[in-house]
Amino acid sequence: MSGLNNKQEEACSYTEGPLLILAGAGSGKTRVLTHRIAYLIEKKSVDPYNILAITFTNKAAKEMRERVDKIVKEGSENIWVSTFHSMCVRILRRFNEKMGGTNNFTIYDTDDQKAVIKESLKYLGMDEKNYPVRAMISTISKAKEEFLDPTQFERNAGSSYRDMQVANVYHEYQKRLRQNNAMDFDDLIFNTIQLFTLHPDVLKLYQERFKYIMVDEYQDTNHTQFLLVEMLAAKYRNLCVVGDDDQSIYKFRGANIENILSFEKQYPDAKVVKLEQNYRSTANILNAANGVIANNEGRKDKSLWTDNPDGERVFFTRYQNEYEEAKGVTDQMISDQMDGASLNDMAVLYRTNAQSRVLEEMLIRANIPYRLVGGTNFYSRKEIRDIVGYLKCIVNPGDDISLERIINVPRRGIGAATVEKLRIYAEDNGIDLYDAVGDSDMVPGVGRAVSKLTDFFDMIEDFKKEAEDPGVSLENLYSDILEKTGYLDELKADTSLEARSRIENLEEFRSKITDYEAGAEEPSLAGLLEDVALVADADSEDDEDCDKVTLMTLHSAKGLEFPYVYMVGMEERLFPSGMSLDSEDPDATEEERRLCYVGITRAMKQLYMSAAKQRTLNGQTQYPAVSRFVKEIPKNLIRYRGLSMDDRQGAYDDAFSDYSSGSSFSRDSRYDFSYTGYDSYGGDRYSSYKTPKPVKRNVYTGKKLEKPKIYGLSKGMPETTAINYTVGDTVTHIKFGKGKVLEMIKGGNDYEVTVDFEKAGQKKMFASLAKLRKI
DNA sequence: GAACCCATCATTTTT
DNA sequence: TGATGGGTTC
Repeated sequence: MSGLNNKQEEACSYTEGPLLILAGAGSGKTRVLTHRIAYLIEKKSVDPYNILAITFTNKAAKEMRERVDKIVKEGSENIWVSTFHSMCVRILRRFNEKMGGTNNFTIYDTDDQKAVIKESLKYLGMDEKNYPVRAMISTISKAKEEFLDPTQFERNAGSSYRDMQVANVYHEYQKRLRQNNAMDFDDLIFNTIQLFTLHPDVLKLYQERFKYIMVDEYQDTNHTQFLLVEMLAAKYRNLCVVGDDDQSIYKFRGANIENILSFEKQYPDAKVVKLEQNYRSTANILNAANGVIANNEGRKDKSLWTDNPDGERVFFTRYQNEYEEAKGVTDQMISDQMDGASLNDMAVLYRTNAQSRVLEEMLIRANIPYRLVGGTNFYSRKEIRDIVGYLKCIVNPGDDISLERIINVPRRGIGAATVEKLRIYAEDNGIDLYDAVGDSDMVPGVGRAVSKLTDFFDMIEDFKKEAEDPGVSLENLYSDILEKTGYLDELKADTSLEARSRIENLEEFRSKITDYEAGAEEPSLAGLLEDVALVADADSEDDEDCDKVTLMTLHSAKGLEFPYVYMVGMEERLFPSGMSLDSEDPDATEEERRLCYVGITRAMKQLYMSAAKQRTLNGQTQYPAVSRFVKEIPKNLIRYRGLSMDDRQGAYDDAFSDYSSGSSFSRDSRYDFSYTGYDSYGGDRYSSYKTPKPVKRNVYTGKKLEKPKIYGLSKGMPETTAINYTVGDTVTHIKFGKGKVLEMIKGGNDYEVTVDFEKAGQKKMFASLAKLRKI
């Protein structure tokens, strides 16, 4: 085989039976996987149809697909290259009816989940304060990852009151998902296992199909993914998993490192191939990484080596504060650029997203273009979610969550009170909310809103017809939605930058739709929504040809490589994170160390590390010690570079000393010293560091430009209800129920009314808005 | 209905 | 520090 080393070749040609490939960072893992597929097809005459390759991210799947297509001549399109989730969707779309569901189910993302959890808590009368939505989502997700359904979870809860309450939420949550004909991400995998369990014939079908299975990033699999793979591979046992236990950094989201550590126990006849030659980094960088990771216990025994030249040492600089640090990074970038490096070759890696702000400010000031990876997801922008809400309603009329999102967006006079009545009606009659909208003339108390509801219903019905009409493209449907709902008009009427950027985003979404229509085999609205749900990274490839520095978290950097890497914020309690240090789980810090290992091994040519002596973290000034990970790098591989040139304490010792070593900061002479030395920077520049100019940010790259503007106010002036009550009367309120009027104060042309409600307690409100009724 | 004020609370992220 | 959510005020 061309261009492969012995180990790589061994991994490619061992095709029958279980195989574990321990692939160190930069050891040519993807290369091996693609060559292995080619080997199966060309040398072993395996039908491409019988091959399944599973990855974690769409990006990885896409990359693998491209590389496989390039290397496999015929039939490569028949190979399943897929993420766990999209594989399961594909299976469920086909067989969900066997489970009593339908194939047009909706996939709920985290925001949808939040809405369902909120409803469930409300329904159960539970307080969000004691049971935070986020915690509920994560607990339920963990349960599903362990393949526990609500009943099993409840059983495990035992006598813990809290767990029993959570079990109730889990029950309610699932009930609502079912009613909405929706599944969350975990359900996709969970339900596929369930399908396979209850319908062995279906499992058999896929076992026969996937005679050769490969799983990438196996160290990131959770328990259900493990089960799924095990089931699929049970018949032919041609299972090849690839991973690196040292790069397991996703425990917090359920990854179970045991899956890879105990693969040999699970498959005693497994062959193990270790890829230990690194082709990516200089020897110094690689050995620095080895030095750090050696401090972890319970690893698979392996040692990465390289034939590459030693290269420069790792540079470490300790700056006075985060602004100095950012300045130092940009200065270094400019200097590297003058030496011929391109900005595309550089990446700044940090532990937390919050760290990007200072860096961005400094890059803007230095006029260095950058791309920010991560941050706000394209599909979580309000305008996109709104339109996607329409699309979801059109495909799946059972999706109450989406319907409620858009029923009054843009405002069309269908208020919360009306929706509440519809909801009650729907619940009483066991129908979907959407059906209740269609029946609105039958719903008690709706009154004037009926015509608005009918209009809305007719509009959605028209959209449905369009969606089913093969003559109407998805793009046409999209345009119609933007126009007929009035959504676009409302945005156009608003001249703010915010509105303009929203329109841009909607245009961006349009091009996603046309891309999808052009690229998909059988484009459909359901398929589009699937892409939206599962292909979260709306990666704008278009700017790949611009020369830009990359900014991202260490997590996002996994799988990537850059000639020049900057690891910033190498400080105790930032990296490793304070949370991991405080955790009772000893593996938490080890996971941070693995993250550091991942970071270091991203660098090909030169690695810069830095820390700040003083940093504002969560609004508090900290004086962090240098990260233990820096100290774990063998001394001969790291080079300390002094602070700013005017700092006379440029000793190695100073770079590592901790302010916290003294009982009081002020007793540490270096503390005062650093401030006098600091002033010598020259007032002008320095003050601009201290109070960075507010940076207007593009909504597309993340944060807000200005306060959102008010949309038209004229619609639906509040109908004034005559005030027919006075102090001492009993009144009812739409939300708070019955209460007694305690006080009425005239304010302007309105009354401020204080009411003591039976359930809700005392409230102050304005008579014109509260619409209190005397009883 | 929406601006405004205050309290609270802070990893990592893909699907 | 800053984003976010809930409650108050107009």
